[in-house]
Amino acid sequence: MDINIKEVARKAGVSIATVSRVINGKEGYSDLTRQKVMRAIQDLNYKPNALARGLLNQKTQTLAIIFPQVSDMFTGRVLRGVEAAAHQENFSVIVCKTDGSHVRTMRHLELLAEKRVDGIVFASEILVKEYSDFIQRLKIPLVVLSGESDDPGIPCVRCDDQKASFTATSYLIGQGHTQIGMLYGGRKGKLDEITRVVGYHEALSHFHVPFDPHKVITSEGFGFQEGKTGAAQLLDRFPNLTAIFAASDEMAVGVIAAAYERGIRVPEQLSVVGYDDLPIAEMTTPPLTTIHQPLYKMGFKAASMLLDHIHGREDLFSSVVFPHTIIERGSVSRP
Amino acid sequence: MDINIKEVARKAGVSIATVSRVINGKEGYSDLTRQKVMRAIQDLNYKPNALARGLLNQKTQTLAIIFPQVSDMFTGRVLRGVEAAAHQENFSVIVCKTDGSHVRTMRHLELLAEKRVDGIVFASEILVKEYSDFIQRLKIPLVVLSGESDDPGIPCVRCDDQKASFTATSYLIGQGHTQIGMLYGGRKGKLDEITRVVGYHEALSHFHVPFDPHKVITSEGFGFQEGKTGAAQLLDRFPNLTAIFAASDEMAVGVIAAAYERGIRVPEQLSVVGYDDLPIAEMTTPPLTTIHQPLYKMGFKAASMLLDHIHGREDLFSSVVFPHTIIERGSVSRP
DNA sequence: CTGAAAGCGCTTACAG
DNA sequence: CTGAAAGCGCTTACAG
Repeated sequence: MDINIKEVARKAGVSIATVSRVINGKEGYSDLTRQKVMRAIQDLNYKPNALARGLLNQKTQTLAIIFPQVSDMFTGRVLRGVEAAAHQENFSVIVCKTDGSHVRTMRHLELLAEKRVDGIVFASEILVKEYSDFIQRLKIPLVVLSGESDDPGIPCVRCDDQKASFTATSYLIGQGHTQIGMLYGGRKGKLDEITRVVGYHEALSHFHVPFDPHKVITSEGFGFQEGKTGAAQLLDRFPNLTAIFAASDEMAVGVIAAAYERGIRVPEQLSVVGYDDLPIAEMTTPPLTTIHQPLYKMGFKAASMLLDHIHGREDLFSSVVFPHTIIERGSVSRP
Repeated sequence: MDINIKEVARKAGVSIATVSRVINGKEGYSDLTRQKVMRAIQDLNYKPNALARGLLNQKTQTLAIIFPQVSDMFTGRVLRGVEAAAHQENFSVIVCKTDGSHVRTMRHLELLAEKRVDGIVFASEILVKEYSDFIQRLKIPLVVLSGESDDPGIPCVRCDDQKASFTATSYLIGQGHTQIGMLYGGRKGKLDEITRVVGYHEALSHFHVPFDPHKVITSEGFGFQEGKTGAAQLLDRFPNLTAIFAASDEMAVGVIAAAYERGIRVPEQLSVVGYDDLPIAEMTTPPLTTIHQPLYKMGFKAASMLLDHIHGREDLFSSVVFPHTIIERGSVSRP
């Protein structure tokens, strides 16, 4: 990694300014010159130094994505979308995992600031004021993905959780269910502040099915274990339950496991609806009926918004809400 | 992002050299000076520019990981390990997805070269000569993870696939199985060139169980669908099969799904052993008995090797082989 | 304990 | 069509 533009210039018998012009496809040299330069670059295996270049034009061609310890599968999809959009324009993407820790988040932010990344996707964690203030003081473009933000002025890419929950619950009711439990796994709070629970509640009300807060169980995370434990509780408390709506696919898989352990057949005796439509949703037996969140597209969109802004193609302030759909597979039947 | 070391120096009433010393914790300034500088940094919200710094000392504090379109879960674990090791030393990690495409791989390599990353983890794809040549001409430290390399001189982190397959197959034989099928999903080739198949074969021979090449099915990928399709073929061809060893957990889940569709009960009528020990292995019904590959640790180790080399703590040439273990869960019973 | 100056590898007016 | 020179924001001998 030792040869630089000077050596290329010497070898080609031109000035470094000319080499630079050729590399960047600018105007102002003869065809012969171009050929000489190109050959020298080839011969020396020269790669322009992005650091030097970045220092000049204050651009790094780099995006960062920040996320907590989320489900691998969830993260994976979003990351793919971000990477795809970035790669299309020859941007690199730096990944930062925070484990939900404040300290780690700030440390990452500090590092990204020093590295002068061109944009940040903040994914599926709560964007507290300290973070957004930090980022905005640095004037780094920011998009929040699928998380909650304390600041409505920050552009955001997400699904309408409330509507999606409404859809899932209504679907179950449409199949004839009235004894429907719900499992949720995010930050604790009053039930009427959790959008997914609100959507569930609304659907029940809309169809005149009584709402029982005890049929909603919230736990720390969205994982398999939480789903399994939650379902066990629900099933013990309400033996006549015929359906459970889980707020993530992993939780839904946990429900299936809990049912299996109790000898309860899915879907004959218990219907299950998940949320996310991750790869596992197709792998369970029976395959999972679930709410599809277009995670790849959302990641792609978030990165595109950043890129559009960086290249001055578009301003960055509007949020975008992606439509959800319900994917019918095999985990729901009539009660 | 407009304030630089000069402004800090002016504000603190010192030279930029002194500011630099304070920032980098070098010697040579009074306590009073230090305080003045620190205050100026605070007040101005100054963040040193890593590009300028990198340009000087030829270091970017950045690692890259390159992988193809692999299973999300597989990738996720490795990535976590790499990220954890990197973050510990304040390194960032750039992710590059190649989709297994040669063009994309070269484009990524080109970008990484220009960005002057300090090291590269090449994960779970075949490192063809063109790639390794490219990287070595650039003198970027390289570690191959869990992939095959055409060049034995390149440091590598992996599991002993052959032994692991031997373990899995022996385990099944130990449980009393003799009719054992195998599913594999990597690059095509003669059976005796695929290490996992060789391990399977060895175990059979070792216990005097006849080997039938028709009981081994290889397909393009390691995914759920390939497992399901492969298992269907196997089950149709050999109705008296009592066990299947799948070369990935996703394939094993596919086996369970295929069995379920045919009304074959797992493990009562068919035992299944997987490979990887991904999160899904715990989520299936029944939970999957599988070979545990310490993917997180492997990712961590690969990054650590790079870091040790970068910091001159250790040379980079030895490969490391991680031990595998078999995790007994519920998908195997006696025939 | 501190500062002036060179230099890392580029790009970009400016002058010709 | 081409080159000399300034400058991006730092670090690091060197001199005091």
